[in-house]
Parts: sequence; structure tokens; C-alpha cells
Amino acid sequence: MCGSCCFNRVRSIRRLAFCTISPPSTIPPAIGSICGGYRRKARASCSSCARQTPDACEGFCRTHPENAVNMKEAAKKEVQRIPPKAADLSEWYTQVCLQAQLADYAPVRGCIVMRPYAYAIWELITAEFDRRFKATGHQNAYFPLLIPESLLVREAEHVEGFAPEVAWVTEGGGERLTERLAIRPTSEAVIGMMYAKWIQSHRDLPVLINQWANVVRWEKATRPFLRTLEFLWQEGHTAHATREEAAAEVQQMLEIYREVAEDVLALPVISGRKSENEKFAGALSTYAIEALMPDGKALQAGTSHELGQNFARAYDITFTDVDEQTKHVWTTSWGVSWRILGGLIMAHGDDNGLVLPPAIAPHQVVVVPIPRKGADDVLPAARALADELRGSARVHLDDRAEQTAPWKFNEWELRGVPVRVELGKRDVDAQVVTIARRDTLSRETVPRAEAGARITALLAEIQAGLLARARADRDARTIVARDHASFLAALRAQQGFVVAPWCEDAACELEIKAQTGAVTRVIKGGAESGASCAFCGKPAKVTAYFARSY
RNA sequence: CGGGGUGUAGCUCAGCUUGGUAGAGCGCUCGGUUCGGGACCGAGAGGUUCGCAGGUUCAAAUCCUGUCGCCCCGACCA
Repeated sequence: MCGSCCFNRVRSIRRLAFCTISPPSTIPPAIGSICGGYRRKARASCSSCARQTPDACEGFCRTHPENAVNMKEAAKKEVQRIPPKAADLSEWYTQVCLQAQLADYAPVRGCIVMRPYAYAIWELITAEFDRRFKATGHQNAYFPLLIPESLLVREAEHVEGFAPEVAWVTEGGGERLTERLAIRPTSEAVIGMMYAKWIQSHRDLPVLINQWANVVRWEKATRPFLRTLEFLWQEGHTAHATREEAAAEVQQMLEIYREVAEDVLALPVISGRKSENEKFAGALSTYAIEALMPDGKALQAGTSHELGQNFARAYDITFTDVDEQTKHVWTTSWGVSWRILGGLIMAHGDDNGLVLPPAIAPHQVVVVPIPRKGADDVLPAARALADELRGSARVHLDDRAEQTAPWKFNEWELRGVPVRVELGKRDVDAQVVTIARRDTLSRETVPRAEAGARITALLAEIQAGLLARARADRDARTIVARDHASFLAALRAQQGFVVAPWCEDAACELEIKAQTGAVTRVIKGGAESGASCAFCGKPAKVTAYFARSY
């Protein structure tokens, strides 16, 4: 592409590709002489007569010869293909997913491959959740992917909510099935059915089960991790004897979600109850954690549902209580998907690519040796350093011979490694190491002997710093609105959360959405006494967070 | 579901207006020199022939018709 007009480069190259037998009458001969570097292959054919082109010339833009760009230089710049984050978040996000080798598009629309690097992050995240689930008495199990239609439709509201996005299996073994099978969009149905079988007595309660699984929801618009046809998640399903116990479970899991989001992913979230419009289909009430993305949209990062006795009735899950009465159980469900990984990418990344919190970085430290001719001690020194650091961190030694050190710096930045240690001859001679941190992109030199301790401290510092930075950013983009005018103005600005007193009327929420595109994300407790709804003016019942959402 | 874009080498794309039988950069392979912010030199391989199917033509990546896929932006969802 021409450095000036961004359009004519190739066209002009082509114009130059004439052979001597039918010279280009329209091209001044002088053009050929300013070319040099771009070589047309001998096989290249003449534009006008298809004979072989004997001359070689360079790809300079004919209309802007003064700004001639060497094609190799221009191509080199293309290596950096991610746009500035602030310029185009959507494109930035896609490119980071692709280029940091987190995800790649699969043959089916809306499906992605989670590549090893992303899977490694996912494993670290799931381990954090899983540990906490088990610590609170939950067990893992696995339920089938396929759900008979007759089973799925038992809970009316639930079905209605999911119907548009269910994928169906209608054939198997070369024969049409007598009853089609849903590929689970979520597992309340099968699990409810099995619970009915397993639960007889109050002594069987509570049932506290979680499953790590994939589900399918036939979405129309998809994006890597944030919304894909198939996604990985965790769904907890519990059954309790009393409503109070179920309610406590829902709050407990919501708190675990908040804790992992903030303490592990460094992703500040607000948690609270969902409005009637936004709650899970079939739930009594839904609670969620919501993170704010750089474009001002909210991302639902985890949900915890009080299902009441709705599913117990639909799937006939009953037990005999201590008072010898047969009662329906109270169920809950709660889930976090790989979407949270998308939130993580967007929240912390910068113009150089991904930025990973140390807690879930597959490589917390990458050691890059900088070889120099005649300095045979550099690589062994790097190896020794990496081995030593492995005692206290996840360390990767990048000793590939085929890439240069600067190339590696860029690559590991793109892939978000929190700490990079550079070790060259200068460092070895001076008995120091050069440490670069990903979050601030700053470098420091520390004595070799103190490297381990410094890096341990640095990892903690980065983890805390990322959360603090994200939280400050979120808070700066959270606006409180009390009256109609400021409420509308704030929502239309689309900067972030708008906190306002709200009447909790579903119709009011729909009208807000129609006018601004925003909805309630969570409801935080009651409103101040005497406050009126910031939108419709009716008496306010609650304080709600509004935003547009992913 | 509406709007836009796009399909040519592993990747990013030219070539199409004005039909003549496949190009560039990057990447890859081999050899060598390199390495403190995306190194360089030399030699090579790589397209079942341009998403697919028809049509026009002596001749189609290019023109016509149809069709499919994918991406992005909006209405619905973790």
C-alpha cells in the first residue's frame, strides 16, 4: 500500500509489469528507473500481452513517488496487526484472541477452538473455582449432553426462555429418532429428573453437585469467548429442604464468584439481584456479578439462581420432611462460563496485546536469553536462572534459536506474560538481571542474587495493581443519577454504569432500553426513602445499576 | 432477523473496471551470518487454477445468473 494514498501501490506495480515487446506507452520510462528492490518473478506475465516480463522494478506508488514506500518496510509494519485498543475495541479484541493464540475460528460458524494457551489459563481459573466449590461441600458429577424433548419442556417458563436457541438432534445411527433430543443449553432438566430419582427423605438433602461441561446455545451473533454457539462452563445444581437454605446457597456461590473474579482475575465486579426482565428463565430470582468493559458495556460474568420450587414441581422432586409431610425441594443453580476469560482479556489488555494477572498466567515469568557471538555463558546462565525461579513461580525459558531476542519481547508482551527477565552478556558480566513488567511496561535492573525475591514481590504487586487499576477505572466510569435529565444523559453517554433510584417496573425498564439501549444490570438493595424513579418518576423501590451489555 | 463486508498460496492481500490461462509481502524449508525492541544474505518449496454450480466466449480469477460460507455492526442471550 502506498504510504501516502493507501491505495495505488499495487496498481502502480502492475502498471510497471510490462515486457519490452509491448512497452507501456502510458508509463514514463523514468518510473522504471526509480524502482529497485521489488522483484517480479521471472514467470510474471506482461499486463498487455502475457509474455514474460524481463524487467524488475520496485513497488513505488506512481502518484506519490516522493513518498515511495519500500514494500518490505510496509510489510514489516503489518506484523503488528492489532489496532490501538481505544480506537476499535472490537477489532482489538478479535486480533488479540487470534494473535495471542488464545482462540481460532472453527469450521462451524460461531464455534471456536480454545487453543492450548487459553486452555492453560482456563485450567488455572477452573482450579480456583473448583477448589472453592469443594471447600463448600460440593461434589463434581457429569450429566449427559442430550436431553429428550419431553423432559426439557416440563418447565414452561424455562422452555420458553431457551426455545429459540436450542439445537436438536433428530437422527442417530442413520435413523430418524422417534423423539428429538436437545443438546443441552443448560442442565436443569436432566439434573432435576435425576434428583427426583435420588431424593426421598430430608436425610438425602442437601444435594450439592457441580458439573464442568459444554453447552450449546444457537446464538445469532457470536464472538470468541464472549458469545459462542458452544461454550465451556460450570453449572452447580443444588437441592435443599428449605427456602432459606437455598437462598443462603445462592448468596454463598455468588460471593465465591465475586471473590474469584476480583482476587484471582483482578476483575472488579458489582454483584446483586437481576430485574424481572433479566432473570433466568424459570427462576424465582437471579443474582449476578457484572464487570464493566472499556467500551462502557457491562459483562455478566457469573449468575446464581434461586429456582424456588419451580423445577421441583416440574420434575417432581419431593422428599418426606421430618414432620412426615411430602414436600417439594428448593433448588438453586449457578454458573460461570469461559466468557469470563473474554472479560479478562478486555479488562486488562493494552495496545501491545494481552495482559494477564499472575494468578492465572500460564507463564508468570519468561526468561529470554540475549545471545551474543562469543558469549557462551549467557544461555547456561539463563537456564540456571530459570531453574532457580521455578521454585517459586511458573517459569518459561525461551531459548529458541530461530527467533531474535527483540522478537521474543514482542511476542511475550502480546501474550500477556506478567514478568519478563532479560539476560544478556551485559547482565551476566555485571551479575544482574533485567526485569520488565507487563502491566506498566517498565524495566528495572536488580542484582542476580536478589532476582527471585524481587520477582515474587513483583508478581504480587502486579496482581494487586491490575485490580486497583481496573477498579479505579470502573469507579471513574460509574455515575450516580437522580433525576430524569441526568439519568438519560448519563446513559446516552455510554461511559459505564449509571446508578439510579428505580421503580422496579418491568415496563419502565423496557422503555429505558428502547430509548437508550441500556438495561438494569443489577439491583443493589433498596432506594433512599422518598426517592423517585430516575426515569419515570414513580416512587423508587430500589437502587439499580444500568448499562448497555454484552 | 435486518444492514454492511468478504471469499485467490499457511497468513494479509493484489489482479477483475478494459477476458488471454497465477502474483507480492510475510510465513515455511535448506545453508550461512546474527540477536539489548519484531535481523540479514543466498537458494528453494508452495495454488488439485482463484468458495461452489451453471451460463456467455475461441478463451473466464476477471463478464452474467444462482448458491454457500465466513467476518463485522445493530434487535435477543452466559
